[in-house]
Amino acid sequence: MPDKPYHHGSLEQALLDAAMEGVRTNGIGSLSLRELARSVGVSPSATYRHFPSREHLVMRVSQRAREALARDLIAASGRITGSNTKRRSIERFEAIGHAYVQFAVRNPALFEAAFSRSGVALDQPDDPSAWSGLADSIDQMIAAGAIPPTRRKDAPIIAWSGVHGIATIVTSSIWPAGVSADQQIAAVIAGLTRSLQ
Amino acid sequence: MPDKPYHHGSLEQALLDAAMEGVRTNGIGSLSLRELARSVGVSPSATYRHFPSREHLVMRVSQRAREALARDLIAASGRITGSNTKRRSIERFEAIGHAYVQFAVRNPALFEAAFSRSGVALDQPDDPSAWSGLADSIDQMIAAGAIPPTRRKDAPIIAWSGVHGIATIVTSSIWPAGVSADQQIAAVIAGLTRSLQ
DNA sequence: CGTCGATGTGAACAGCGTCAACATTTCTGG
DNA sequence: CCAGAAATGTTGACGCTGTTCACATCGACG
Repeated sequence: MPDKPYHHGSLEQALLDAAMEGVRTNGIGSLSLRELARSVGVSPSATYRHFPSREHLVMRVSQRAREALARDLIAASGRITGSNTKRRSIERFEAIGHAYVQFAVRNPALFEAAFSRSGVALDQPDDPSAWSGLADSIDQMIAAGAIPPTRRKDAPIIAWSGVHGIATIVTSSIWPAGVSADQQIAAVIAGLTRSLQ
Repeated sequence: MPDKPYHHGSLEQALLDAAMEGVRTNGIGSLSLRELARSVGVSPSATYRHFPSREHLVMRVSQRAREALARDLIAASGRITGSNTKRRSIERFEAIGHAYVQFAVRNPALFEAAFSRSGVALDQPDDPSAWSGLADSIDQMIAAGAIPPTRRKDAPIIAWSGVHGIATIVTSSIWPAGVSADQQIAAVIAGLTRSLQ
């Protein structure tokens, strides 16, 4: 029965886990260091042994949210299997797009955190390999002849902008609550593949 | 010389003005009711005669930011004059898109505020007429034969998603600071008109 | 075994949003 | 015109927050 050892052992991860859950349910704005510390059974100032400030912790959560999003995209891409036909390459591209928007719809607060503006920079930048799934998907469309090779340069930012835009709009304050967005999402993604043709 | 009358006269507007300026320069997160009250020379609790809570004030600022954005779009649209040729209708459409992104780049904090998620609803909804400029522009493209009429239904959300996406991405935390985004912005907007063809 | 760095604690500070009780001004009906 | 009601502002307080500083405790290593 170790009744609360003086040292936690893995405070940093515990704080990040609790912060992820807090952001997911309460939003990024109402994330309190003290409440976080309380929830993992540690004094408020202990958090400062692992994060220089609240904002740094928030940025770590933001980074984690982006990683979670990237995992969803990779999973969606991997779900389309078989030889790389024209049709399948497009299906994969659109599956990635739908996964992107679905992540935002299912975890709006996490999605907002993932891209929120901030004044602090992270020590360690994002893993770029996580985002290569989109580029791969575009390459496969080109290889299968679904879109012309001339699109290679601009296709990533075009695709990303489209899905990011609809995702942000649908989860923002201006979207009337309770109104389904499925049709608009589908229209935007269909428009994207058309735009690359 | 009326040395500080007991009643301010137009506290609500003064607070909103100060809040707009505060958000513009310091971001939406660090907007303090007390500091606002101080800056207009009034006690902190006086703000509660005009706004039920800080969040309501923030939402009013958000609404104002959307209005400012809408004004920019209308101005950009009005800058393209002359008879409605194919070419001019496309120019107008793209001018609106560029104005949208430019607003975000020039006022990133205001743009973020305009669409930030929130738990409170406004008493008075947005003026929808302000947003009709985009719909008008699309109608003009159809009238001029620049795009087929079949696009009418989905074109607004497609266009909006595209510009909103690139605007959000370019002004978010993941965009490397100091890196110019002009090429990507242009590519996205060009892709949009292509997507509607 | 002793010491040193890493990690956690406790108390304190200023600032914050919010509220209740009270003061002052303006509006309005008899 | 004047009294009372409604609107608007102030004062003081509450609990909460992020952050810091001095101190305590632990694990590891010479």
